[in-house]
Amino acid sequence: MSVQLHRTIQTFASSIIRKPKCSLIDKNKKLNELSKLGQTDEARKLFDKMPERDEFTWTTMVAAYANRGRLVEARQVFQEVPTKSSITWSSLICGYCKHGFEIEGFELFWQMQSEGHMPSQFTLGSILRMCAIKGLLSRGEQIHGYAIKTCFDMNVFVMTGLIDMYAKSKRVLEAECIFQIMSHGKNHVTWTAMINGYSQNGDALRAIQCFSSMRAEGIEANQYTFPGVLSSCAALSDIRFGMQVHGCIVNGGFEANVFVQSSLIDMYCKCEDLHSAKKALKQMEINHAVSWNSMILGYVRNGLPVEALSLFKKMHASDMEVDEFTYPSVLNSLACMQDTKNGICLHCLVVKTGYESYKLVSNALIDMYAKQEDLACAINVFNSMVEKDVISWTSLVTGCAHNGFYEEALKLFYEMRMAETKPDQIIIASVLSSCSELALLKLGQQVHADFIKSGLEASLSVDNSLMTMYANCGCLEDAKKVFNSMQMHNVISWTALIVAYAQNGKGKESLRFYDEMIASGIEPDFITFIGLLFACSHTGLVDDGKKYFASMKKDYGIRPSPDHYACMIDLLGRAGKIQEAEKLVNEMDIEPDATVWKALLAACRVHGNTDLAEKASMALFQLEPQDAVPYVMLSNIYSAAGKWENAAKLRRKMNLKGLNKEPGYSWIEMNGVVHTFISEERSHTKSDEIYSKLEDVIALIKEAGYVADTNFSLHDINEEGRERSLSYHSEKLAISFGLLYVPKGVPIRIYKNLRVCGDCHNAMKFVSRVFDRHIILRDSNCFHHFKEGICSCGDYW
DNA sequence: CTAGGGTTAG
Repeated sequence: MSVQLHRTIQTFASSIIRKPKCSLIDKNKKLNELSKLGQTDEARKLFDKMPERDEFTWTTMVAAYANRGRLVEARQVFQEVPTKSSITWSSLICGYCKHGFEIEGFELFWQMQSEGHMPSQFTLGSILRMCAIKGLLSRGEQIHGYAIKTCFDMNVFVMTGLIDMYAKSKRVLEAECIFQIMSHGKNHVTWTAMINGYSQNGDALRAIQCFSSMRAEGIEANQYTFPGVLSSCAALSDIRFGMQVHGCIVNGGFEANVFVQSSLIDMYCKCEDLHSAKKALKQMEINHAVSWNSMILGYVRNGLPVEALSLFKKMHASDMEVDEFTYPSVLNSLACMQDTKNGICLHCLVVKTGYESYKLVSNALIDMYAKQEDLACAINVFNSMVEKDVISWTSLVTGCAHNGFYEEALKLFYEMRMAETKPDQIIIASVLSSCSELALLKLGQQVHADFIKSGLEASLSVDNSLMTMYANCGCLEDAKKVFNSMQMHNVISWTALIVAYAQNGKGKESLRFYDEMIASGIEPDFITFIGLLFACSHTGLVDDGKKYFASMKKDYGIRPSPDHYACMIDLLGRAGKIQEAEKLVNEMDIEPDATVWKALLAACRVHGNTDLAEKASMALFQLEPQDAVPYVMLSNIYSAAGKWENAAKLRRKMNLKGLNKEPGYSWIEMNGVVHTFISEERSHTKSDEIYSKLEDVIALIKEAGYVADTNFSLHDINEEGRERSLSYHSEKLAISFGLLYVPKGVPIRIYKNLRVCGDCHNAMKFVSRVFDRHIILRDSNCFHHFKEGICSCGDYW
């Protein structure tokens, strides 16, 4: 038979055998196409017109409705299906699962079995996917059990679904277990599920290792694999691996995928390579909001708010789609720039475009206004929110604290707890630092307890703030306990410990901790050195101080700031090396600021150097003309030197300028009530009792050898009057109250807003011995632990 | 009827 003839017969044969069937196949094909395109109503029209329908026709129509979420219609068609198969059931179930209808999905799953149809890998796959997305762990476990019973536990589809379900439910170990059981037969989707499982559960290193193994086994990655790998590179700041992945992406031809592109941009931004990120953004053919969002956020995070704003302007001008992720980054950049004008403009735009109702956006608005110190606006946005979350509260709480309204911050936290919003680590850390600022030990302990009860995981920032809170309340032991309980310490933890010991009069321990810190491989930062210099200064370790001061620049490249200089001047001043302190000020390679001059002035006070004091004061009068402190200090130095006339003249000048000294006051917290005392004041309800107790106290300590030091009296009056005013200092009123009302054996905790006066300091030492009490006095500079006539500060403060 | 994905505020 010739070839020609053979072909003719074949064509003829197929024309008679297949022709009628072909039209059904073609129509089914068309129906499926319309369904995939989402043209469900067109599909229905075609379906209705079809004179002949087979199983595929019916199933496609059910799926067309089910996939678009039109489940009522899907079920109607389903019920009309003449002969249902496992596939028909799966199509319907898949629709319910895709749209999150958990109850209906499971009902149909059991129903199909009772009607004699075996679920397939597709049925289980759909249900597992729903469990994964909705985090239905126990439902997923049920399916896992079912899969084992029905021998589906060797099926790649089902196993992959299980891995994804466990990983999305934060059960990485279970996911890993299934992954390892599947020694062979893992496909690229299985690998991708595992990689993303690691990456989404914060195990970036394993994600990357898994990706490497995948490639080693010769499995090709695709557009679904790369984003997870790239975000892991970003989390580890591993730009070298990231660039290799970029190479794979180019090789595989996946560059054009928007998901891949945006994760590339994000990776480069997080690795601080803005140049490469920008290049990736430029190469995009279609501009996609997510990629632009990543780039804008990258600019903000890398401290380039101006670039972030200009990118947003471009985005806005080009009619690009802007979403709820765009605004927070831009608002954040305006917060960084303190750009209040554009802040308001952007707020207007948010309102105009209807994005105010997005929590993400409103929270960013609160944060921006708070950072721009416009608490009223922040509160306005907060109050306008229908549904607040913990971040809304945190933004406001931190905003208050940032503006120095610590009490308001604490009240807000209380309100939040009353509203039964669960706290998280960040708000706890923020609230603890407000407790710390106000030295509210009881409240701080309650927040600590609240945190433990919450069952939240420990976090570095919470532990670090707990340490600071306890240290700031004079509870050194508790601060150390927290430190010891921590699994990891960063430079902030160590610095907190160093500062805690330094301000509580244990500077030598601070220096020991510094050595331990270095030994553990953690590098100090500029705050660590402030702690160290503070420790040296309060312990009188001049040589060590000089050594650290030199080391910070030499060994760690940290340029001393005015604060470091101030510590050094303080250190030299206390040690009586006034000339050296003056020399250091003159040698500074930066302009000395007010803190530096104040340190010098304080040094002059201790050593009665009026000439240098005048010089320092002059500088301060220039730098901070509205500050009363230098006037008071200089006047005190004059008084101490017996130069009453100069002192009086200065006081008059101060009054003429309308400057008022911050009044000194002391307080004691008892049973949640703060008892405040002001020198010579009698507003306390137990005032009579307190003053009469004070008479007894003075008499008793005098017997033990206390002599009033009238140098600390500021009044230009006779000796007896000066002594009298001295005995009514706020610290002394507070200690009398403490002796009356704080039970024996419990430390008396006194707080003072200014530095403790020298005479009061001396008196406290006697009180601690005569009355056998532990007195903890926190002044504006450090803690004084008085015990058995000795103070922990070693009389340096 | 076919599993898997990026940006996420303090």
